Amino acid sequence: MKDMLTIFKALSDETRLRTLKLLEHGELCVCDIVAAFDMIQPKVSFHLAALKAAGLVRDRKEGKWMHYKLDDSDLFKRFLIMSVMERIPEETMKTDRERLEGFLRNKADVIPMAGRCCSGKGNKNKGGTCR
Amino acid sequence: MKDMLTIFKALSDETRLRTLKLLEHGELCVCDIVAAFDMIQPKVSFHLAALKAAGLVRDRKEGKWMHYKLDDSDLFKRFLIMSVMERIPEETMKTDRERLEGFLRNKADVIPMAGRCCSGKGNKNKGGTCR
DNA sequence: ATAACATATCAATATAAGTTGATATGTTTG
DNA sequence: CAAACATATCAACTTATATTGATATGTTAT
Repeated sequence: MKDMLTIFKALSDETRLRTLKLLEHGELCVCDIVAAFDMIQPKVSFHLAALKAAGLVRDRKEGKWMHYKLDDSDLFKRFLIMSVMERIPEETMKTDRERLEGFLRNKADVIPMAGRCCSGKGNKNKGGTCR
Repeated sequence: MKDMLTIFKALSDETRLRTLKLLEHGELCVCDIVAAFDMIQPKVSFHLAALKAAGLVRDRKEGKWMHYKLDDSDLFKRFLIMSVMERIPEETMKTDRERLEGFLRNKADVIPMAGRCCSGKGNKNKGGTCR
């Protein structure tokens, strides 16, 4: 019962539902989500922690980046995540996706070798110290 | 998205999950639930209102009684309710079921014609004014 | 009509969850 | 090793939700 409550609580916040939807096409690091939502980083980390506690996402550390992806490793979670994907129209995510694409493109510019790279809010790392 | 949030919020409270489980075998009136959970009535009404707002229960007025039953009228709700049923062990509900049975038996004693009848908390209507 | 009753609703309060700025931790780069 | 960085965590604060006692509304029984 406690597990179920944790899962439903995790799902009862709009930021977290949108985070799941944002992760639909693959894993992202915290800074990607920060950029996509134009939110401050502690807020994003807080919501990711809730999703992780519920077992709805998994994280993976790679250098200084923490990557998050969906975890639909059982039928219950799979159905829930599927429902969320289906019930949030891509339309709703338009601006988020655009900010994300812009951010990722800039990353790729600065480090053409495809690596993942981030900066704080506002995408100010045109200097390109980041690799 | 808003609908989904309302549903998940409704499901992210233990009292409400237990209420759904209590309704598994058929409809009950507010006073039944009050007796089963040994809770004060405004609290039960508050949680029922949340479940109703989410469309997870339907209500039916009959005289002074308000009856609530599960509403699994679409696939999404059906799966959610099924999951709740499956994931709350009957063991967890033992005391609640016993209090409910005791309360219903007493009702039937006072009014043998099976009707539904209630009293306030503590089941003090042995006088039998209720019908 | 009056009394007993079932339920809803309200205002007050208590508790929980979300948000923010500041700071700490560990990582990579130069 | 120092600087820049990504993320986590904390304490203070804000907002949302739950709980309670009191009361209102409508129903049935006498």
